[in-house]
Amino acid sequence: MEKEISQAVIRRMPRYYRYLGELLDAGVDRISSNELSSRMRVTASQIRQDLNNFGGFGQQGYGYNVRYLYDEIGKILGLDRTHNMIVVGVGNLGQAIANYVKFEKLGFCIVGLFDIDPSLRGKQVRGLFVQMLEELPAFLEDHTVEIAALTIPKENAEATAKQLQSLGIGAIWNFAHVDLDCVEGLVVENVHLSDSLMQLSYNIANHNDR
Amino acid sequence: MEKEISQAVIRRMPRYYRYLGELLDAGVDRISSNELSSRMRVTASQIRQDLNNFGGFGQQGYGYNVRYLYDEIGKILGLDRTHNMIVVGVGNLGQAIANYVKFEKLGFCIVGLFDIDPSLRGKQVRGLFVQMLEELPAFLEDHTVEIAALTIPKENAEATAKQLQSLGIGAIWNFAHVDLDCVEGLVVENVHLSDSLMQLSYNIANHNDR
DNA sequence: TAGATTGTTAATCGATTAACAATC
DNA sequence: TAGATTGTTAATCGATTAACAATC
Repeated sequence: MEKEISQAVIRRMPRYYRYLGELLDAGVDRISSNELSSRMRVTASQIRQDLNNFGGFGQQGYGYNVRYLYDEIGKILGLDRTHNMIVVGVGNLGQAIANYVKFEKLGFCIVGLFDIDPSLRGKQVRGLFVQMLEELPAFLEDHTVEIAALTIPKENAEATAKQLQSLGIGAIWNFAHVDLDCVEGLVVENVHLSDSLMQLSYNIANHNDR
Repeated sequence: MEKEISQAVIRRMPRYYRYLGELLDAGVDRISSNELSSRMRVTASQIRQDLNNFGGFGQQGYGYNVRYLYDEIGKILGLDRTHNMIVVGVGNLGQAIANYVKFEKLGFCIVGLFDIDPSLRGKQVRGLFVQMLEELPAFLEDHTVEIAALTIPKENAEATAKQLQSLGIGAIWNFAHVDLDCVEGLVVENVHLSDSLMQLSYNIANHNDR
């Protein structure tokens, strides 16, 4: 790929995708960067800049075809194919993720649930039985898994991440309250809920929205 | 307040807080920006710049006292006091949040659970009974609530947010898959899980970690 | 005091916005 | 063709990094 695209841009792509999806549902079939900009409260310049990192999806004098742009952004984000995912750590949060239908619609397919707590063995969540983490290697012999949602306490997170990586799972959706950046070569996306809550708390005290 | 502090800085504060907490647990009682920088993989310059937005917490020739800095950042983030929170939408995610002990430790105290689904009425989660959203006004007569965690489908999110605001709840921790920026004066922190997953998906395909 | 390390100013880098020529 | 709106270059703004004087 020619030029590395910044995470600032990538972070905005799902938002474009969402707004375009809504336009699609509303039956709108074309939109200018200007109108999209006023709906999304970003500048039209930014929209055009962002999109042009990936290609010219619009047409002068016309704007953007909503369906086409929606699909193209979907492709950019890898939503044109299925991603198998397992949940490691079947506590409350792990179960919530396993039950979240939305992800499935986007192509993120939960194919297994794993934990180390023997008392969870055989528990069923949304049609899947909880398996022991030690069964994962066998499981991977006849399942392809791309992503592991890591919903375990921080104490075991790093060791578990390394273990998952050694089994060939290269991407971690990390809910544990630690950074996993010490694990080389792993693609990690952090969701630090308590960080988010603290940021909210700061903004309450200082009355700043973004 | 003299100068508005950017959200880029605010977003990093919880991370500092976390690393300092770990140092504290490890019995370290002082640290230089330089050593912290190599642990956290950010520049020492950035650490000093970030902290100096809020005041001079260090001492030349010595560095930072871990305990002191930890406490000060805690104050900045509003962790020196309790924040009452309700959960609106007691599905899987709402229940997971209600059960998450960590938040309590940080001073975010869940005092009520609300939903509009009558079949959930009386259901008990972590010692709290689910109440109907229409009971909220009465509930607020003898409870102070600062934050609402909004874990409901996107269709009702905006209307519900407005309703909460009219009842005096000024801060929303928003898990619904819409932006609530149309609601003026509300402090909103978004946790868009599917956005996060899409970003992960992009980074898998393009093998970039951050 | 000498050494270490901060707080802070200045320099650089990157991201956002503005402007406009290209073109549908 | 004239009008609209993109793609893209240039200008601005803000955030990060480097440097160093202040000072413990």
